[in-house]
Amino acid sequence: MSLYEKIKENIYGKLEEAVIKARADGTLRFNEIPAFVLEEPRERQYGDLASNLAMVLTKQAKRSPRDIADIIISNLDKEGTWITSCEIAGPGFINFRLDPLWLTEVIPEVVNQAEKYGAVKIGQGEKVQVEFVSANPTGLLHMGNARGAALGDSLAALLAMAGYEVSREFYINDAGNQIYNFALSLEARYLQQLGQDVPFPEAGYHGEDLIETVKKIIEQNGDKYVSMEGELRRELLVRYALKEKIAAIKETLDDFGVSYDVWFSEQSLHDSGYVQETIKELENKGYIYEKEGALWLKSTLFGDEKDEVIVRKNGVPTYFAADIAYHRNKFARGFSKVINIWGADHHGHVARMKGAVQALGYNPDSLQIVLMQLVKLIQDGEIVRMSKRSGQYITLEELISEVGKDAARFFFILRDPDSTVEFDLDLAKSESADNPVYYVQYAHARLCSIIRQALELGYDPTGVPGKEQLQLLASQEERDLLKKMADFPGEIILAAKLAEPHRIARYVLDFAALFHTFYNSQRVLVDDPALRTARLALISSTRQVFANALGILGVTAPERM
RNA sequence: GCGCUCGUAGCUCAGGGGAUAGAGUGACGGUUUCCGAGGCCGGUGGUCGCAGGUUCGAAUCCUGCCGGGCGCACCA
Repeated sequence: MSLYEKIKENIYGKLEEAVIKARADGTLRFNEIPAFVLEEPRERQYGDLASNLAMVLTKQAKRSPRDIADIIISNLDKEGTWITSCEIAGPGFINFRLDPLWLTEVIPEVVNQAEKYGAVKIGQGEKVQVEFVSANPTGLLHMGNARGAALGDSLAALLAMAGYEVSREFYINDAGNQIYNFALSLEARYLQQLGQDVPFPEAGYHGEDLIETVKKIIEQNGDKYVSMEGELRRELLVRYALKEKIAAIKETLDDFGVSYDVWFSEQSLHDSGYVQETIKELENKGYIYEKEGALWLKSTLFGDEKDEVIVRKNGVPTYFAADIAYHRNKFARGFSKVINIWGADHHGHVARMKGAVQALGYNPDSLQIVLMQLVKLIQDGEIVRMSKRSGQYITLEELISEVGKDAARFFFILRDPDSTVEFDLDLAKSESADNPVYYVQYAHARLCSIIRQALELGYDPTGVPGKEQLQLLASQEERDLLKKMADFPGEIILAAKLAEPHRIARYVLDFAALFHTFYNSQRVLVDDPALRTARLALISSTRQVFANALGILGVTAPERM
């Protein structure tokens, strides 16, 4: 538990003790302590911490909140709490002021824990899987995939920081109709390249990249597939193309700073009989029935709007069947929590997927689906129209070479997934403080610059100063910075609990603002050795927290810019 | 039509049932010989889509309506 958590927890406990004590001597009546909060008030004038305990007790105690607050305060044991004063304010809040010296204790904590500072244990080693991107291997990654990649990867990093054992997984949709169409398209392109006048399939993949793939095949294997029987030809072509496409996706994600623990093939579920086995299990449980020649899952039993087809009339299992098998497999592998990141265009599938998990006998809440809205690209102040049909869309590769991985990742993570974002390409590219990613990276570079100068002047920026020296960090700017640093572990806990990495991006922005404010008001490399030592420790710690937070976001913390 | 989701400052967005709803940006005014000017400080800017309800207290929870996005295949 972090320093700040401990302080809050301690005071929270003392508040509970205070009301129990008051009840014991008859000054306060209540049955049980209702849920109450102890939190930082928005306004600094209300002190460091505030509690609504008196207000939530009004109903049971049948007294005015201010009276109750008065009783609580007179029964409060402030020993060892850092509390210097309590006052009743507004409708009945109890506001506490803390001895600001507690803040300086955060510095030794950061220095000692270094890159582990912020790591918390709420996950307790629980196995969590995050599945994200899982783009069709028939083409290139687009902006939606980019958002999913940034979000999924930092969510995974966040959960790891919170003490979960995290596995990142990419589900390869290498089976089904789309692959069949992919094969037909490849076949057509292949024959066309070799001079045959064959029509292009209606539902085919029109991307230029397909022609490139086919050219490579011809380069390596010539026209040997022409004379083959169609099915075999398509299989060989598709096998080659899939390998190439998946390798390309892997490489692009790698450039984006994303790497997976597992690449899971949908086809493997069919090949191993796992899909059939899963259908059988559902059948045994009585959740399957036949209608119009197809097999249906009674998904309405579990909150779906309508039952779903699981095996088509032609005997081929649907995508949904494979997906159920896949999720069964996830839980069979021992993940107690499974998180999927999906585009909002799939939100209609959430209920049925959760229903399927329940039908399999697992708690549907152990599957969490994070939906993310679409990305609108803005260039020159206008929306860039994107459509796959016209072939006019920006790929992740292009995005990385345009604005860089750091800016792209930061922009995506900054927003709540559930809001449509406007991605301003010009802003993301700009190298100014208007650009949030530069603003935070610049802070880190500036910190490194000060540390470099300190070293050149022969000062040691790594030491942990003693209490007397740390007490010199008493300005408002220093305290604000220390406070934010002390908040970091708590931010990790909250963000991890809510599965919201954008909170960390917000945190980094706020932290950068506080650092720049400090920097502009006070010098670090001053003549007074005690103050200088204390401030060097402050900025070393600040740098460390930046590095740790940016690490979760997958954004580099540069030493120079 | 049914379902999901979003609606907060001119713009882009934060906001864990709490006190006077915040940040960035734009526009305006001021300031800057200084560890990185790739600045800094300041005031301005709001019927939190609308109407009810729950609550001591609602941007937040519930219901209805309006508006945007998305979904409603034996596609994935």
